[in-house]
Amino acid sequence: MFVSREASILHADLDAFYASVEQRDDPRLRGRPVIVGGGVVLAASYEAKARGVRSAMGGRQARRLCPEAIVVAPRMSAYTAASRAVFEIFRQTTPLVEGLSVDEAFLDVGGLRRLVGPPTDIAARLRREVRHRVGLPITVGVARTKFLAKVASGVAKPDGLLVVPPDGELAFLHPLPVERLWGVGPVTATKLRERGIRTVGQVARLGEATLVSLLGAGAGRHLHALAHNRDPRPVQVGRRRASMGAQHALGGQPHSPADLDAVLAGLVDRVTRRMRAATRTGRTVTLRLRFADYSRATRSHTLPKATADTQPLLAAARALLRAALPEIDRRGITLLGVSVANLDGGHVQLSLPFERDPGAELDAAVDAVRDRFGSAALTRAVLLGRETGPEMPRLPD
DNA sequence: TCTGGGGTCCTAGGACCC
DNA sequence: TCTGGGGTCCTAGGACCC
Repeated sequence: MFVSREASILHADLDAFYASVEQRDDPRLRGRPVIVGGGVVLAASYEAKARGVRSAMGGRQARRLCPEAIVVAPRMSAYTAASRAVFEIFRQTTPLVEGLSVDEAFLDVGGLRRLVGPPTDIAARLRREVRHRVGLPITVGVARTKFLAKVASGVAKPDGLLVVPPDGELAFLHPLPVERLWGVGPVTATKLRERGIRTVGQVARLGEATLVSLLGAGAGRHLHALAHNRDPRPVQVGRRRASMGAQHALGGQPHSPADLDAVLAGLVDRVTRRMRAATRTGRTVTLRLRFADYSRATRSHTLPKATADTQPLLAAARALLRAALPEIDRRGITLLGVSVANLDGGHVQLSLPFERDPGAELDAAVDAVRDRFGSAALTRAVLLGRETGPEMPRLPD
């Protein structure tokens, strides 16, 4: 795979996104600690973060840490609108945009040097544009790989720009704490720390076999590659979400089966509405449970055909819930969730006329799938006749 | 630190097929 | 009666991310 020798991948990440939108829209909030969300912190402004407030923290604890914080209710529609406006600027910068969430994306600006300028200038202009046109602070990391661009933006936050030049990659990366690596969370960090490993450089010196024995094959190889800054993944345009879900936290008190069924029906209704609005269908229904001790479990069922209709998905969810009732009775329940996966049947189908050479059409379809969804998405290619045509043999690839 | 709501990716075992 | 190698799909759990 071709890997650019130039740092031309941008990771753009809005700072304290929800809180920044609130500060933008209400001048009284500017320069002051702002917490979005009451029961639990959805976002905290940098003034609140400086006092130790973190997202996902309980509201009570957050107010204890920062009593003068201004707590505001979330305004999802405002955040969605701001996100759209920012992604519009991303796409005006380059067609090669891969969104990661509402507030961050990778941009590949490698081909733009002659037309527009070097990546550093593009990144600086992107930040100005977002500030002027949407009124929000955004941090951009620039590097040769996606992974390193993301690390760079994390280091540069808030409201910063950091370029990692190709000849300075390991010097930048190796002194950082392991927690900066994408994919290292509390569990992995603890395992490494127990071995006295605190920096990325120490991970790099460890050797792949050691990491694999410590963390398992997948995580070990992944971490070894990142510590040596090996990340060949290209920026992928047009990725679509693979599942949609809804969940609801329940209080500690007991819940009757009828209560739970009503909650479940509401959740399935929410999800299927969103699926229909997005014209997606799905086959696999997963029931998500959290018990009184906060341990979690999932139960899933796969339907023969993908659908966005409430009725079959609710029926499947109900059957899963019924089967789980004895366990819920025993252990207590504090959260109920439903998600639908295998969206659109888990397949991507491209319809192309094949009046010409079917083999060439198939090759074109395969390339299109690979471009949009990555080679991992490509498990099978089938050529269908216009009406009822037979399946063609599997691709050799 | 006593915890919301939305996601992603990986692993592993078992059923089933040729 | 005991037994291969290769594969897919489904289910469940776990770690991680914003």
